[in-house]
Amino acid sequence: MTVSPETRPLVFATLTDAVAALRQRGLRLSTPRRLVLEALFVADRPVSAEQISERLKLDPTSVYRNLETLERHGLVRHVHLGHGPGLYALLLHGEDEYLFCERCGAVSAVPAEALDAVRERVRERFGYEVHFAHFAIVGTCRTCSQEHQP
Amino acid sequence: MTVSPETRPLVFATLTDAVAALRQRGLRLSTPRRLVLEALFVADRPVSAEQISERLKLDPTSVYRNLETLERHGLVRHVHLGHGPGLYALLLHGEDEYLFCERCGAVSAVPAEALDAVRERVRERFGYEVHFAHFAIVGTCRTCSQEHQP
DNA sequence: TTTTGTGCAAATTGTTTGCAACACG
DNA sequence: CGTGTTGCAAACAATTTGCACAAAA
Repeated sequence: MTVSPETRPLVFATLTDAVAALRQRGLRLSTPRRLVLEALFVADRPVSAEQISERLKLDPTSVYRNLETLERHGLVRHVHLGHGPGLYALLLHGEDEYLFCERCGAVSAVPAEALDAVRERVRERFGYEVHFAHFAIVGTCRTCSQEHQP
Repeated sequence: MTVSPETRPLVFATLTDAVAALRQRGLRLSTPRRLVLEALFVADRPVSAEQISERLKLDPTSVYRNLETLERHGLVRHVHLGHGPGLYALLLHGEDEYLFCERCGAVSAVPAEALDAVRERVRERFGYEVHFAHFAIVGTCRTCSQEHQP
């Protein structure tokens, strides 16, 4: 079942809240901004500004500025999975944290609470209140770890 | 008690091993390379290539290349504490991992084993074999956390 | 019709590459 | 002496800034 481009219910269904939030803060919903939001919405993993600007044929500047604005207003965040550009994701469903496999490139988003026990350990041991938000937790995923065990 | 610049026992005492390792691999100990090693040795926290090149009045290119070479040969590593340039440290006393306070900028180096329990938790829960080596563990240190509690 | 946001150009930061001259071993 | 290393220039990647014009509200 194909949906006409004018409708795109999936996208607009949940972006509505985001857009409302924008408007309340005096931000406008320009075409580029809407496109950026949609691109983030349909992405299944964090994406770079350049990926967005290429796919949408938008000026990178505009993409960067939009991402920055959206981030400043709490709708978007960025992470670093490894080297390379910052990667952006929507912040609609609560704050995820990322596990990144440096061998196969797998990215697992996990809800922040899933790492509470880990954070608790670090707090006990070192007194640090950890935020895994900005940097991914880097390592090798189960599959890749096993491949190199034998 | 001041030590004459020709002696510098502290620096050369432990760098000797590193230098020996270099020689065995056919690497030379040029003046810039020795200076870079010394700069890393006396640094009390990871430093950027630019900091090194400025302080030593060396060409940044040379510093970057030396750091890369030394890293490739296991004498040096780099970390990211937050945004900004990569930061380099000697790898003489085993692999430290870093806790970085994003509020006050404090950097705590802890021996990798100190985080074994944390790694264990992540392994259990997500199957990931974590390396905190490349990205620091970012958060707020005890002091800064308490300041914002009341 | 007033801001806010856009696109283009150019600057900035961090880092890498090419190459002729240099110097460690 | 010969190859690893240097310094300089230039390229490169990621991002930011300045500014006149366009377009949301």
